[in-house]
Amino acid sequence: MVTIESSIKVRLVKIGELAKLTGCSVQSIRHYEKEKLLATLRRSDGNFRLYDSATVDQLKFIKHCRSLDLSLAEIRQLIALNQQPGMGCEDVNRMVDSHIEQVALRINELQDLQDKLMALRNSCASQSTVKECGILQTLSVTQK
Amino acid sequence: MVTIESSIKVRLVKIGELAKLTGCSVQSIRHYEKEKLLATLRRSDGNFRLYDSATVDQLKFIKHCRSLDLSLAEIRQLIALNQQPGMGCEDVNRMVDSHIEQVALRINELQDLQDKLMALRNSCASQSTVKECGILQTLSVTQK
DNA sequence: CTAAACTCTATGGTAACTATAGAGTCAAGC
DNA sequence: GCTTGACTCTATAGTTACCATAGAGTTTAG
Ligand SMILES: [Zn+2]
Ligand SMILES: [Zn+2]
Ligand SMILES: [Zn+2]
Ligand SMILES: [Zn+2]
Repeated sequence: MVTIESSIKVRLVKIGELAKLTGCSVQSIRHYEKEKLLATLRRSDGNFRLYDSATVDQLKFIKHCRSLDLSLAEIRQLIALNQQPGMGCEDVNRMVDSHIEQVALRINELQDLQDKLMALRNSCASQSTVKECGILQTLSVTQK
Repeated sequence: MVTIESSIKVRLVKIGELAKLTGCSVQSIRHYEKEKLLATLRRSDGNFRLYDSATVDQLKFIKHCRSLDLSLAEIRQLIALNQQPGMGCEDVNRMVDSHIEQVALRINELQDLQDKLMALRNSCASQSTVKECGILQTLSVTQK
């Protein structure tokens, strides 16, 4: 923790404390900075990154978005949109809708995969040898 | 297509035809070779890779495994096992079981994610401004 | 004989980080 | 003042299974 002189005293934290406050790793934070999702406003004399409480909130926002599997590019867009308070939010809705669709597609793909894997698993009589293993035989046959 | 003299005549194909025969890309094939999943038995005088029909089958096996989302490392294991015909196939079963489990886990994760995304989507009254967008507000609030 | 089509190796890129290495900074205790 | 440990810095390599490209050489059909 560092306090600096200015018209108002501000509590600044170093990257390790920011990581603890948000549950992000130190490397992620530096990564987000490189990707322009998070700015480092200030550096200490020894070149350490210093953050204020607004940055803590921004990073929590990013983390929340990541927990929903939004990409860094999408989060960057949301941040930019957030800075245009007067605009309509259709782009936000579209992004979420498209995300929901992607996830639904992926779930279907995985469900198909699951069915195939179960069928494959059933092709082996449990106590078998490699030579007679139904799984390996099935895998050797060209599908469809 | 190339035919060579030997005790038996063998039909050999170059990488482009192997790709067509199996539906794999040329780069994938070279990648599998680098990863030791597929050997190139022969080269032409001009250093082109030449493959026989056994290799076509091996590549089809690999492709079948990949369509089930087995990793290259796992496929490498299966190939090694295949060369021990007398051994029991428990390892094969274990691999498939563990795969099924992973996929089930991932499906559950995605289902949770889907629920969260739907809830998020519902927090926006469609014709809103960025400033009042329920989605952006929700994302700004620390979760849990 | 030449041009198109093919192949070769090597390299860089993808996504969102994690994990090092090697060097510098800072805080506390003696 | 000095040392020690904890922290931070930048830069780089690795993860996965490829795809894309560059620049060069090979093959084949006309
Ligand atoms: Zn998305
Ligand atoms: Zn079996
Ligand atoms: Zn697996
Ligand atoms: Zn909205």
